[in-house]
Amino acid sequence: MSDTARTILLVDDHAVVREGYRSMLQKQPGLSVIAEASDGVEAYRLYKETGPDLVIMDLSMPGIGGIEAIRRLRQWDKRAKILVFTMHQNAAFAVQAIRAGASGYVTKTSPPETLLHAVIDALAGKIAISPDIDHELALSHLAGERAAADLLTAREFEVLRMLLAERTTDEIAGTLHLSPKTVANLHSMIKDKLGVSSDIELVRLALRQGILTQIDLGEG
Amino acid sequence: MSDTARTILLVDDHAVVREGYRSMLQKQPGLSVIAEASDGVEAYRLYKETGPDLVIMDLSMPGIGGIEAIRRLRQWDKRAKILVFTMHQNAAFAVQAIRAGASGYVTKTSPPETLLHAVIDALAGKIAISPDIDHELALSHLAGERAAADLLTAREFEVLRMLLAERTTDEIAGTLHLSPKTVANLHSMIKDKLGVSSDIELVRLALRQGILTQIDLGEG
DNA sequence: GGCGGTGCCGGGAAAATTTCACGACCGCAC
DNA sequence: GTGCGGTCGTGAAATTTTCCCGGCACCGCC
Repeated sequence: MSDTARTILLVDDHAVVREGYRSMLQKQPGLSVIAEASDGVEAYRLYKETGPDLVIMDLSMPGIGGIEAIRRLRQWDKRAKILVFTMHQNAAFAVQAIRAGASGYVTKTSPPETLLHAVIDALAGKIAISPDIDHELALSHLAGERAAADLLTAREFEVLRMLLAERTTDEIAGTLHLSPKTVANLHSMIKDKLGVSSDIELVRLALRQGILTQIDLGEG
Repeated sequence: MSDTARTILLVDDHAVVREGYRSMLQKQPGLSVIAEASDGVEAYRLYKETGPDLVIMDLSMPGIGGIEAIRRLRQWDKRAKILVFTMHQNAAFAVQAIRAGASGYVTKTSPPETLLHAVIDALAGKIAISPDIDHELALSHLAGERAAADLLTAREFEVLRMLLAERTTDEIAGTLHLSPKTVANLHSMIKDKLGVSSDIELVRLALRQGILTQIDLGEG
């Protein structure tokens, strides 16, 4: 194992960030970056092509997001090791990523040592969570803010996503073949269950929990 | 000018990104990174200390944001050259940055050549805008989506910010010493002027325009 | 000074929405 | 079968939102 370097696939839509990884990783002996992808689809293709020992992946990317990309990679190779390295200092994202099959979750604000440590841990089969996210996780538990997805029924969650993404109550009713009245009732029930009183709080909660990402906002 | 390298100050809260800049810039002869800062305050201190020829600055940072940091730097040194390099592919941010005194605006998704080109342009005193933002600017004009700040009166804008940040109509009325009725009327007028019909759309618009940043969302 | 335009503040009533209580259906577990 | 939870819809009350109004102050202009 000392003669053959461990191979790494970088996935990030920002060229400068990939350059940063590369620069940091090549200082470490025994690691070799063999490929780079800038979105989920390319990552999937290059993974199949190169079969790296580890994938370092960002979450926010155009097209299919990082979470979905993790899911697909793990579906194709059950033993794929994927380390999430992202700017989102958000426990909800970390939980989603780990559930999808990530081997670790490190924020970009972390010092280089933390990343290198996480890379080594991940390669050794361990789960690596950066300290700030550990802290976040503890906090969100203490605050009693349960994940919306756990609290709501499937139907309610679907309506919630549509409320956030789509437009009026009537349009949602049409799409879901429901009475506008029922959609309004669901809307009310959702706010009740999530403990918010206004739509503005609802959107903020959704953003915190990663149900709505700021990337979705562009096309209104 | 060929014997003395042009000096650069890097400002970004992500260590890996600074590493990426450094790696990319050192390939270019005649450029020298002399300092790095991870937030606005540190950037200000280091600028005064080192007096670089150019600052490369991210926008989203803890503490004082990038826009405010630009403003302060320019206040201290009217001729400071500041190149914004950010993930936000958002025309509104670009406009704010340029107004604050930035010499250019490049997105992190841009290829390395674009960054280098922008650096050279900025050092030469030119304004550099990356093509995707140019496109965004054109689009937002075509779509007729005017900046909220221009459309609203001072009072309306204040209420808008409070609606986004604060809580109920009554609380805002208390803080501003207004009748709840007036706040409700303002709220209605704001939505009318901005051309949205629901609070959810309002929040989305605010996020697009950078009135509310996702960083503000943490503490609810 | 007189006169329009605009922003600011709030009232009142109509209109729309939200909330609440209720009933019914369905699938599922016990 | 019975109970339970999720789903869907209705209607009526309560609240909020919207619309229209008048009053006030300020400003530029003739």
